[in-house]
Amino acid sequence: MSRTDPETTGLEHMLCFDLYAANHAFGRMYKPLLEPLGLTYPQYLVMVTLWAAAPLSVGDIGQRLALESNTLTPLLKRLEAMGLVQRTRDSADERRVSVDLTDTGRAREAQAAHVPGCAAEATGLSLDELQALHQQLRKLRSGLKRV
Amino acid sequence: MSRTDPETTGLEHMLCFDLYAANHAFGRMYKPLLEPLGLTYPQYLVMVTLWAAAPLSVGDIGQRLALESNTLTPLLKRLEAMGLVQRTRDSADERRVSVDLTDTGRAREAQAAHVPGCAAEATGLSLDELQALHQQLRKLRSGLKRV
DNA sequence: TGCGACTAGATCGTGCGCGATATAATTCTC
DNA sequence: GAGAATTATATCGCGCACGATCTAGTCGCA
Repeated sequence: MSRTDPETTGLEHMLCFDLYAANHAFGRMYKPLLEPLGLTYPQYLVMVTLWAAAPLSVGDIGQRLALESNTLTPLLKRLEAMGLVQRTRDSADERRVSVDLTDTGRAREAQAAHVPGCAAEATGLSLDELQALHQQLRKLRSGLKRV
Repeated sequence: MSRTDPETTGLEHMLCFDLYAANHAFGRMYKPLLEPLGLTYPQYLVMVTLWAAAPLSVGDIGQRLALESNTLTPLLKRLEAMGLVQRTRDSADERRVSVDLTDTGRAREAQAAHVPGCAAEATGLSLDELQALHQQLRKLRSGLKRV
């Protein structure tokens, strides 16, 4: 397929602008919700991951969020300094670092319970629209994986 | 509308993960395309903006990309150091800085002509799907503006 | 004319993202 | 079972993002 016609390239520009801006707008929208919890947006995503399935290795978390150790290591150390998680070398495989929630970290989940609802509300989209967008983005991401 | 039911909050989690991951995946996909041009993804977005409507003030660019001077000033200085743009104080209003393309900067547009098509191709989505996603994201962003 | 409010950019500090590289533990292979 | 290849995490450097703050230029209004 030829993708060099003006229509496509224009649309592609729009799309990359939109995705870029939408992601940042999402982050900004979350900020006031997360501030009381003392978490940044990426830190929150890591905590959500851990609330769902702790303990996880650094690599496990990275795989779920498409992040690498060079991003996660400092972030996890900050979470550890806050007393929310604990990092311990896996005794079975000393290369691995197991990340688990502390009691304080687990307790944060209840304090964050209202966040997803508020965020969904703030998008101004209906359930159907959220679902559609979810599908589109999953498809986009799975397409991009090929590259 | 109550947005505290598990279904919505779960979906909202998925959405914020997807948007986060899709944006990064987009950036990673662009990287090899932009490397020959010597541009990062945000730098490319600024150049696209300028190719469309140079000269623009720092604020104009910021408005189009939802970025502020604290992000743009260093980025534009790097583009200037590369010889792609020129920053000059607006003589009519000395508070403003007018950013214009140099001949080198203008010439980069032709060298980047293949990028949008390649990117659209890499998404693996059809034209209709790209269009739908574009609409969804625009709606999301306009909804988020209320916050 | 002069003072206060406002605006456009710049600067600073912190926290991601990520390519490149380093280190240490494990596994593979002969 | 010793050395090579692989794997998991850490470190380093650079470039965004963005809140907070600063400076300088402009405007409003008596």
